[in-house]
Amino acid sequence: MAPKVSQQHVEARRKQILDAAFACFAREGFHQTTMQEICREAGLSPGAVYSYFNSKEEIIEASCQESQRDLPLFEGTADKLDTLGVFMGLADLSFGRLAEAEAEIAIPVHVQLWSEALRNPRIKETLRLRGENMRKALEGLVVGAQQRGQINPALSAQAVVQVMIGMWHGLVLEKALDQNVDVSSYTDVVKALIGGAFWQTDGGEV
Amino acid sequence: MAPKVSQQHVEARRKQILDAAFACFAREGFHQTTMQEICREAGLSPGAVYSYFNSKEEIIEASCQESQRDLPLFEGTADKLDTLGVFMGLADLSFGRLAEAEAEIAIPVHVQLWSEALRNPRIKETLRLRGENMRKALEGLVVGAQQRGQINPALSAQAVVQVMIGMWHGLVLEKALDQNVDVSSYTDVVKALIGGAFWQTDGGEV
Amino acid sequence: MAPKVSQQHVEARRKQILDAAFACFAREGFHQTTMQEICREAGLSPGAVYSYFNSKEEIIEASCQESQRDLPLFEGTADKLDTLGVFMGLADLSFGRLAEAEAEIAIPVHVQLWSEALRNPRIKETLRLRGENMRKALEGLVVGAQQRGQINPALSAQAVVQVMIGMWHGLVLEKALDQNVDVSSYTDVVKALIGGAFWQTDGGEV
Amino acid sequence: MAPKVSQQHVEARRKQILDAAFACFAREGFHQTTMQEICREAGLSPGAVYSYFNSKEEIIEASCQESQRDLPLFEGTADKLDTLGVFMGLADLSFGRLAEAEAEIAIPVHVQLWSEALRNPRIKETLRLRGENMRKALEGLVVGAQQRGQINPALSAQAVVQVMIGMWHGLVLEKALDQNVDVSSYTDVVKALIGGAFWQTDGGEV
DNA sequence: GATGAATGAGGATTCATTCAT
DNA sequence: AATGAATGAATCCTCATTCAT
Repeated sequence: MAPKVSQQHVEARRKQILDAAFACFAREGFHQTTMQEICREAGLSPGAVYSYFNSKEEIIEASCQESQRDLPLFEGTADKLDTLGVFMGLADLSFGRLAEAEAEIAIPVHVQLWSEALRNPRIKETLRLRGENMRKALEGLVVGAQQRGQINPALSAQAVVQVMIGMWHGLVLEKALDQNVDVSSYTDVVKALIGGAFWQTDGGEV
Repeated sequence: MAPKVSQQHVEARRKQILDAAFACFAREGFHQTTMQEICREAGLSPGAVYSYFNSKEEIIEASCQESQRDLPLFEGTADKLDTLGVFMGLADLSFGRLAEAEAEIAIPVHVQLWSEALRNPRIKETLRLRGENMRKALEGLVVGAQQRGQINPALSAQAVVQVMIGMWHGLVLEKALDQNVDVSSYTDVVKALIGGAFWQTDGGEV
Repeated sequence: MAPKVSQQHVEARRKQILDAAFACFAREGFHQTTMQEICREAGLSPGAVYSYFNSKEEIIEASCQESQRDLPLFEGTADKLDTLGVFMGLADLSFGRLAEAEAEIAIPVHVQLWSEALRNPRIKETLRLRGENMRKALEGLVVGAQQRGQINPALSAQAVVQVMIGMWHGLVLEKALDQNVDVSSYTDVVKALIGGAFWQTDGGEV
Repeated sequence: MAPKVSQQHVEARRKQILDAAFACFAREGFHQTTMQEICREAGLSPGAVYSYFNSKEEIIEASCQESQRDLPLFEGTADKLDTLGVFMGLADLSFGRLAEAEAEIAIPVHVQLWSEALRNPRIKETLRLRGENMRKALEGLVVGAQQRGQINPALSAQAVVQVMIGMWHGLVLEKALDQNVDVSSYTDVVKALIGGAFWQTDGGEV
């Protein structure tokens, strides 16, 4: 099948360009990065790049969708009874990601996408969609836990999820601004908060 | 004294320019905003603007320091014994800020500064300094609480503070991307987490 | 009046740019002329040029309107009884124009505008409007002459005017392609045709 | 014989390309038409097109020669005695052409060639040659008529021909800019002018 | 012969910054 | 001190042309 080869080729080239763009974006930022730089990094001419993407804007938008492949791990966990255990696992897993090597590029790009989303509705939407699955899955967990009387039912499940994601974004940001942030300590605190071991139950006058 | 008047004049003009820049930045973003737009918004000529700031970069940097006047409120709280109460008050206060009208401009600018900080060491430093006082004050509170056995001493005080600020930043971001975020529900969850009322103590098999 | 000065300045600059553009267009054609060349010819920087015209396209369009100041001479001639005399005068006058020095630039630009008009509705419209006055005035003359029985009333007045303008355009074109065209001989023939002295009335077996 | 077949093949391909180019040129103009568009229209790859023409310029030039097959009709007419009748016939014939369907493509291309000729000596020459035969034939007719005392001998035969061609070009242009031009009315006027029936011989005070 | 991906010089346009008035 | 016209380097993008397959 002729188109198959072409299709693969197109995908390969697009990936090649996006990888190059990612590297540049992480290094220089979207707006400081010139197309020439992306071309150089990708080892392609401007003409070649422009036959796979119609504009720099489109490359930025594609960069946004790139980090899509996140957490299909939530599948089927909503009915788990050991909610706390699930949360702990998730915390370890997702926060652990930030310590991985590839995160060094993904994180700064991610932070910049927040800025872009403020002006570019397409990016905002992509970002929203990206989080939607995770949000939905978490909300299922929370609601289940509330029904089982595990989590305080007075709290808005949506807000609970927002806070969780907030803690995640907070760490992403802190890691972006300071590579040396101690992810595992941060994770410990998050787990302690969630698990209720933050305050000493037998402690002082709390 | 001539210089005195001039000094006031200079300050007034700088504020005029920064206010205009803020408005533009919030509306369009740093990089979409042209100097012409800032000039128009400020009602000044480019020449005039450039006699108060040496570059657009400098205006962005100054925008960063602008939001400085944050939290002198922590002063003298470090020794308070009712740590939990202090935290709760802080949460109400700082999160409440985000619901205020002026936040509508400050929030998007803030989010953009995160991006800028990735490339501009001066902004990164300013941002760091900005948080430093708060961080120090909070750390004092946490350490004190740990010494009094209120907060789990196994946790890194620094990490505890990071998580707290993380939750704050997470909300800032969420508010930036979605004006309709329910700040008070979010605050409730944060307070519940901190206060230990997140998980039902008498609840299920947690 | 401050704006007055500015207004004059703007007009002067626009003329300066249009003159430069004209020269370039006549020499190189619209599409072979680069903005850089126009800038060089005008002695201005690209930025300056772009503060008076929004695009190259706009300069081309303005070039089209430039040659507007054509023949207000028709005013009040429509009622003249000596129609033939009027036509002869017009022929001398308008064809004579083509022999003038400034026509050397105007003619090639004009020919190119015909091509542009095929793709650019704005130029087509401007070109149409440009001819409208002349056409109207001529049509008045023709109709008057037909009513007086001077011109064959079986002919479409509109078509008569079209043929007249056609002869004019034909000469413009021929002059564009060959500077050495003998305008006055051409004029003689046109006058002979119009005046009926083309065919020998006493001649052969015509 | 291989070369023979090849020869035919080459001609077929060239025609295929020129037809495609014509269609594009008529639709978009020389400079708005990209080679890609010509390739698409021709159903060929760029590489294929470039093996039949060395450049876009060459295709434009070839387009110019394409409309060559014009007026072999003049052959042997120069000695005809009924000059007026011949002219009338020519007018009907040539102007009639403009009403034909294929003229819809040929006319706009023709008008554009006038512009191209201003810059491209090869096109100018081709255009000149194209008209040369016709001019020569017409000039023969005119000179003959002058010798027989049919046409005013005081007129330059060359100029007479120029005016005739001018009227033709004028109509071509008018048709290019306005499809709805009434060709037959125009033709009537031209014939009336030539035939002397323009001005009423018994009319007013002319 | 044909393909079409790749090339890369070149062009239109922008915008931070300057400086004569 | 203020103006705002002018600057011009830098940027995004196009498209005629080539060449490995």
